[in-house]
Amino acid sequence: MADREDKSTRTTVRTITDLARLAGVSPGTVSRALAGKSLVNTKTREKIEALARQHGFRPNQMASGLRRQKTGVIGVVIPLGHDTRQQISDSFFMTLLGYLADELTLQGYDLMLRRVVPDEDADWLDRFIGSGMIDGVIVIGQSDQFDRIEEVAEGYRAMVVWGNHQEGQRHCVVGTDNRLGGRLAAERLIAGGARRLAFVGDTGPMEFAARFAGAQDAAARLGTPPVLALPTHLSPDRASEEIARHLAAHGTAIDGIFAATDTLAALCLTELRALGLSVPGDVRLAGFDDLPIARQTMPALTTVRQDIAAGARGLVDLLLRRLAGETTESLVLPPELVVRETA
Amino acid sequence: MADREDKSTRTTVRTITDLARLAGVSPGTVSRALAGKSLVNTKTREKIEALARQHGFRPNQMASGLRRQKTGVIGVVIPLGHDTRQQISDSFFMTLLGYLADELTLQGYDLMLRRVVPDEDADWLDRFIGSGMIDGVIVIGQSDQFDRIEEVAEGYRAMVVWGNHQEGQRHCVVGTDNRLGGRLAAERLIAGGARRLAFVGDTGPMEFAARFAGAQDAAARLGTPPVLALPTHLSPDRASEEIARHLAAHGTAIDGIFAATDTLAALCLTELRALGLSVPGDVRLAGFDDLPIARQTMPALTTVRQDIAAGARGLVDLLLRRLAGETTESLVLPPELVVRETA
DNA sequence: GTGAAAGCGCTAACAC
DNA sequence: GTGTTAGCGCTTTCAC
Repeated sequence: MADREDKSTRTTVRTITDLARLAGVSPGTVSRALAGKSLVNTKTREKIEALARQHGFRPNQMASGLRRQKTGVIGVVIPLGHDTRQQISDSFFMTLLGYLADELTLQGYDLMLRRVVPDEDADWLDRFIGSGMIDGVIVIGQSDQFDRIEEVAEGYRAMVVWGNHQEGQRHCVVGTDNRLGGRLAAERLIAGGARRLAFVGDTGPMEFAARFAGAQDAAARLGTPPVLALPTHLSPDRASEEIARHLAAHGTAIDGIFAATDTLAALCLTELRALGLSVPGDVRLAGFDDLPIARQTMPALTTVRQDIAAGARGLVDLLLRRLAGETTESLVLPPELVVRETA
Repeated sequence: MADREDKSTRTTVRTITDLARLAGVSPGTVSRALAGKSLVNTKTREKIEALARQHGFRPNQMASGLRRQKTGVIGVVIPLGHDTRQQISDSFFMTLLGYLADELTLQGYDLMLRRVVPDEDADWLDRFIGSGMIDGVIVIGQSDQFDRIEEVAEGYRAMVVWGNHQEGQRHCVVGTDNRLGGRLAAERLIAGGARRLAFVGDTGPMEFAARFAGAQDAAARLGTPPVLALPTHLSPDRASEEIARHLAAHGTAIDGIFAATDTLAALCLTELRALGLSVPGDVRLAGFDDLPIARQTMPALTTVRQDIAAGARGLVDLLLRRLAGETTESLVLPPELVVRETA
């Protein structure tokens, strides 16, 4: 209450100059004091801090940023694939985003989020970087923009990407070993007795392509027929329908499904059930990600776990080191097969 | 390729002044041309635009923002409740965030995301607003910060909040009619034959409290005993365990469960199954939100749908109108009962 | 230890 | 139509 009354009577102090006048010092001194800089008389500093607190003063970050040529903001950009459009992107990305927010906050950075549709805006990445609003950028997902990202990486260091690692690539990437993950999933399906495997999901994005390739590796190594690719979109509505169609066409010829994500796996489960096929009796099923939903389907999903929290930590850590001028390697995280009930 | 060669030979043009020199005009003219301002000779404009494109020039937004006293950035802040800590917040919020990102992008704004723990930082909201980095703020969820938000709303107009509407409140809020939603859920449970209802979830946050109150309304009106409150945390791990404990204690005395969110409902389903109780045979179950998971559980969840996309649109629309100086009312969205298989 | 002064890159009067 | 000028609010030499 006393606090409230103070508020109403006090003069507005919006700038460091206002505060300086009040404290009877120069703006420069206020700046130094508030920045916790070395040489400021303790008395002066305390007085300034008290005044600042009392008046709820906060330095304008735009001005400070402009002057210091750094903003304290990290950009996070999610490129949406051609088929995704306005659609909410996959919950894996949103989960990663949550962890990123936590991690960046911890490190004292703010997070500027941008979703872009590269097909509509070829300039998406340069535009963001060139805006002057961010000190560095984290790209969530390579989508189909691998080449664009490579090009940018040539001339811009403050970038780290979540995605798949490719031999000899230039940009610094953090991600799970998708190919190995795909192999683990397929091996599990085959070990359970499946011989005619299918991969459900779009094989366009690199990460998914790698998962598919891993499954092919397993099939080849273990002597089962090649894995059938059953393409779908990512949005649940369209995917459901597409899965239903695929199953209608190939249902009985398939006895093992590796879905590109848990979300797709859950959809498969629903559609299989609708066809009266039992899981894992008639068809074995494995997902990817180990999102919360994997535990909640019935039966619970066997899946390949990505350590999202570790991924977020890696992204931020590498980016900050690059900002500090270090050269960094990419970080490939190990996938982990989580065996539940569907395979 | 030709493009690439251009790049390597061209001079760096970082500022509007660089570009002006190249174009043989003054910085002021460049600024006007690029801003699409009225009076600029078409020839001059085209020349400048061509040069800008060719050199990949983008005006520095910090500088522009500082000068114009507006940033083109909207802050989105998620206050984390006392029990949530570093935990990823609920997937409902993340989904809303996704839609907000789409909507803000559509309106030409960038989005600055901040997650805060009010208990550790009493100043969370003022700090964000005072940073000078944002033109306005959207608060996602009132958490237990209703009073703080009210206080801020008194002196700051550029704020809109997702949450529950309270008679006579000052701050502009967008949200579902939670009380009505709670009533719809409970009525459905009771109509299906349930008489001993329980509410699973924390009744602390206002939105949940309203859902609970709505359920009580229904119980009172229809003459069933008061609804039992079974408190849980929001994080799946802790909640699972707590639900198990609650069910162990009250399991047989309950024949209808209204869960505060779909996530919790899905957890209830798992725990009920573990106890050998059938849904909806032994226990009827309803959730809230209608997240994708609601369709994917087995049996599929009966739930109360919140129109998240409409919510996001409302938040952005109201905020922009407030930025334009309008006075705005709060927006209360109607909940919709979605009947599936659990009740 | 503190003040004065010169910008960071851009925009908006105000001239012409 | 375009140039000139004066800042937006802050930080950082350089003096003293």
